[in-house]
Amino acid sequence: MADTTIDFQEWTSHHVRRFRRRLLHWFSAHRRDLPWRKDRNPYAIWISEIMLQQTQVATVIPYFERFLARFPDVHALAQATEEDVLQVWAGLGYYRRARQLHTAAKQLVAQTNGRFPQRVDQLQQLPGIGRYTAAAIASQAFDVPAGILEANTQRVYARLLALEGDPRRGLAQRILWQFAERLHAVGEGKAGELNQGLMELGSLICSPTSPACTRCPVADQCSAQRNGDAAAYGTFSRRPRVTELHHAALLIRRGNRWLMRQNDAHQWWTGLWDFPRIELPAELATAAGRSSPSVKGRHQPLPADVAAKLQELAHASYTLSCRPHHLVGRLTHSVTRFRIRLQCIVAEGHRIRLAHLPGQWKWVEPSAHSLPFTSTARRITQQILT
DNA sequence: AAATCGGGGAT
DNA sequence: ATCCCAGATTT
Repeated sequence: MADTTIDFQEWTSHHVRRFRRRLLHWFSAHRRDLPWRKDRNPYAIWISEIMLQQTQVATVIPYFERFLARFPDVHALAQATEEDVLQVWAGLGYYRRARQLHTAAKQLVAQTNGRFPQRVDQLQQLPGIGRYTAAAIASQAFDVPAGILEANTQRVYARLLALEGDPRRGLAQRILWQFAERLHAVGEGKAGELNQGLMELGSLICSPTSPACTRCPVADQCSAQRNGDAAAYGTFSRRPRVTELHHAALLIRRGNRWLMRQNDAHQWWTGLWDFPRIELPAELATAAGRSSPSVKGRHQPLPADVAAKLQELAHASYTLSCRPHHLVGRLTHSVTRFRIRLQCIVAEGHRIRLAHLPGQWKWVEPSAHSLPFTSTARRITQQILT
């Protein structure tokens, strides 16, 4: 590696040992009873780590339980269809994770009969596994002494070192990865416990805005704490501004089924099913909702000019012939830096032939979602179509 | 280095 | 309302 090595001054072997000893002791008393901590099954640890990418523990738990029940081992996952996998994943977000998980499972079965490699560099070859996830799996499943750096440990290390600035920026990342490895360099084993303890500390004690330094087992080894204000370190610089978008979902019924389409590879929610959506120009967005404020359960007729414009847009986007006529609800949701205001509009379909529409379309019963629905499609079926 | 990719918990 | 979350990958 071309990086210059940083000596971390006070972090001598002795200092690291003391830190590890106290952290491991604290962790043994405070570790949460999380479902992926029942044993050291690399498959379960792998699934949990992928689900936990940019996703909070509380959100992951029910998805993890359902996923393991449905796909108990790597062979079951490899044999599933991608749609099966997405169906269990639906609602969790970042759907590329699910597709890559499925691809990796098939690779593992084909290449090693489903056995997991133990080395970080080997794990990192698998799709969806980067440096953090490879180190997390190797350390937790096999006690490989590999440092980790993620949301919790970025903050914890930055505070231990009193590192100024955004811990995600380039130079800081190099320093923090080196520090992560330094904590494993004393050769005392328990790599998995150490890494989980570090994250648990970041989650339970060393929180973003109000770190509980009085309860911290390693406070006296923390430079930020000694400087008097731990919360001043390890924080992020401002995020990009939120951009507001306006979409319309067209709700088109035939009998007790509704027209839905599958998002393709160059769209949001790739592979998931949703009602056909149209992006609305700003002037139309305000016009569509101008009739009156939203009243729950009340259907509002669309102004004629708005209905005509929506009809045009539906045809331009999908060659879909329909006559939009009522606004039946509004939802707001977000995709990364966008906030989408979604108007749900019932339309009358006109001689719709699925085979003539671009991409994958189906008439779907909303109650029986065996298909992977987007979260908004689920909300629409539950709140608006009932 | 910056942009992309979701959805919800916590404050 | 806003910030943030056991990141990886592409541009």
